[in-house]
Amino acid sequence: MSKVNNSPNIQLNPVQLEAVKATEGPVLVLAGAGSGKTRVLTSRIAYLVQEKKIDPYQILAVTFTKKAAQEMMDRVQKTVGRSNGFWIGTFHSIFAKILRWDAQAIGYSPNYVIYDKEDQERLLKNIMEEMHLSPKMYATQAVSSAISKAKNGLVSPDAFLGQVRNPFEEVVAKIYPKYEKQLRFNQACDFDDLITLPIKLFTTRPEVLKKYQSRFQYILVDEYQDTNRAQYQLLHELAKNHQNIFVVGDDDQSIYSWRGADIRNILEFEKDFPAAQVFRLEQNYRSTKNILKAANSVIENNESRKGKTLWSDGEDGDKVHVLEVYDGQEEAQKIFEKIKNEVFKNKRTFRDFAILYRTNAQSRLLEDSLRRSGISYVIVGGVRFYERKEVKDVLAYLKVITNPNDAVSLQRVINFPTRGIGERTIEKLRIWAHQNQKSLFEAAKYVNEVDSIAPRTKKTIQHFHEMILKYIDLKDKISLSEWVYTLVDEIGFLKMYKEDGTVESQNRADNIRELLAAIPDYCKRVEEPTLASFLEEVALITEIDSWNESANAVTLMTVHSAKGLEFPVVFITGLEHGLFPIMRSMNDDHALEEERRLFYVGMTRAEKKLYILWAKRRQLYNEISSRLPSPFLDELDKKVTHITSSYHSDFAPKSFESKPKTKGMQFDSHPDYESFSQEVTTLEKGSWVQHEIFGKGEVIKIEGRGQKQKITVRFEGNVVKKFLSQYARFNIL
DNA sequence: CGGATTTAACTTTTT
DNA sequence: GTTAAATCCG
Repeated sequence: MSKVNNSPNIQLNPVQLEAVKATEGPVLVLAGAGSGKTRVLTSRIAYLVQEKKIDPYQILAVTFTKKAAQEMMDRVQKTVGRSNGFWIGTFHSIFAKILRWDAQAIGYSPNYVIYDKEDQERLLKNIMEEMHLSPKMYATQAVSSAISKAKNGLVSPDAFLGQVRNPFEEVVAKIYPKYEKQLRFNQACDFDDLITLPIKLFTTRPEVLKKYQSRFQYILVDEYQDTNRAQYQLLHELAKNHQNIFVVGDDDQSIYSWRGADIRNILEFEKDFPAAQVFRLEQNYRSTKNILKAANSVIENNESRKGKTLWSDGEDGDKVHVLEVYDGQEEAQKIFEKIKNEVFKNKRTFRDFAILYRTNAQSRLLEDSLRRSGISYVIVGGVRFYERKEVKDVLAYLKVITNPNDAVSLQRVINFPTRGIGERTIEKLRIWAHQNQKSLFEAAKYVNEVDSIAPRTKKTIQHFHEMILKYIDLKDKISLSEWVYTLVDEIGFLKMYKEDGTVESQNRADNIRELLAAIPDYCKRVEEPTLASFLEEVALITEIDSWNESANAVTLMTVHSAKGLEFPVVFITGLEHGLFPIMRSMNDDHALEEERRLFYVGMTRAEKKLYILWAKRRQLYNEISSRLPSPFLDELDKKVTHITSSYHSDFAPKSFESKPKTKGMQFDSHPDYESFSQEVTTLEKGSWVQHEIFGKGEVIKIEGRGQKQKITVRFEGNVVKKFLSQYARFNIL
């Protein structure tokens, strides 16, 4: 073990040290999972500042998630003693800032807003409606991802038109230029624009490029395998003079090709930068030998990779456990049995465990079981806070006031809360705006000139317009948080939800309060708080950012979200044919290899113990199906795996719902289940049932039949519940 | 025409 | 379990 001078706290192995010290010229570090890549990145930053006396201001370090950026900041703070001045951040946040400063050169206001996926699709929908394209024939999602793919690949609307291959792309080719035009008109950027607009800025304004080229003398890139063509181009532009570009990545962990990540960027780095030095970090400090052997045995099956074998001089550890279970319920139950056992026997705490799955839809079942078992847990993902409807409603007001050109947000709020401005009216306004080359907001101002709108509606629209104007005016006169409070109060968001009184409304009101609380926090944290930059920050929050690792709880998340993290004990669930690998990847070699990399990423998160589970049957998307094991399971090195089948041809599932001797279990979750099929009794209106949670109740309504049958039951205390009968858990009395 | 209520459809991964 | 579309009602 060697040491970096002046950084006695940081221990590095010889290869790591070489990589740290190779400060001049292009460098590619192929860093296997758990090989200390963050350590190398931060040590290098420390080395640049302390040894090479580089001004932090000249160092640019980009990551993909805010969390990764935050971690890098923290570590730099610890080793260098300061973290201010550095340019450490995500691709999107760094270039969003640059755009805010300099995008006026390409016709963008510093108050531009960022559209998320929902806003984007709403805009597309508007455009497609105007073109009389049925959303049924052309899914906005498909159009959106086609356009995104084009933008990430730096294919302009014109170029796209030239390379159309099928009727669908022909339609996209017509929508794409209009979409771009509308974005500009609304002074809005989608996520892809945050990368492609800086490129446009740099090519049209060489003096701006020059400014940033000379500022960023040393460029470091984390997770390089995830960069797309546009990001590559951007880095290339910035680094082309000094070529001091240092990229760290692992081709075996490339799992974002569907988002445009181009694996060629890492595979061909040496071609793009002929002077490149390449370092391989293959010593793993994270996992046991057995876990590494198992992971290696899987990833070896991939064709397109640079080839790398992780090794460790640590202990062998336990074998990798493969658990075959009966169904999803039992999968969950096995997991918490293991957790309880580990906590008891090996003195682990809840935060030592992660449960990973391929799709978010799998989380609900796991969550239910964990809740019942009393194990505290946190879920990363699902509906993000800032994507909740009520939060987005408030944000939409803020967006309109920051940037009245934003027609998408305007449409969202013009009739929320309901003011009597309906779809038809908005349509008329839109047509007028289009004909007169005005924004929708201006159309609201000149509403009197739109003949077909009723006088009363005109008045409401004027009121709305004046209110927005009032807040635009007020914005610079009082503090940001005071201003937002006033706005939320006047619109009556909280009152509206309070009157409703349901639990759901309660939650919505709480979420709005949470949003309100976030604003003073933001103002304290940032030197120059502005509404536009607050909105920017909000738009760029990622799934994993909200994960609080200090909480003592089991973490549930997708395998994608888990990249870059590590846990003593990891469970990977649902290793089934068609689920992991996911169905649509099975006929595509490249997609299948990506699924395999994803599995590899999941496996290499584990430090001490790795459990892999699959269920013989599982309910997915409202239907129960028999399942086969994932082909990846066959690839596991048999010498380091241990397979347990938790049931042995007996038909009773061991999960807690089963009550094999109970009479009349018509509504068992496995209707075709042999042992019950002869005991089915009929259920009709007026029947009495006993539910395992709600107790005794009377059936008051039956709708539909078969798997889609729904029944409504009134329980004691006048509690009325509706069930899908195939999932309901009760006995007929 | 607009608002409210009911019905239907949908889920791969996400900056 | 959530949200968008369809239907109904005033």
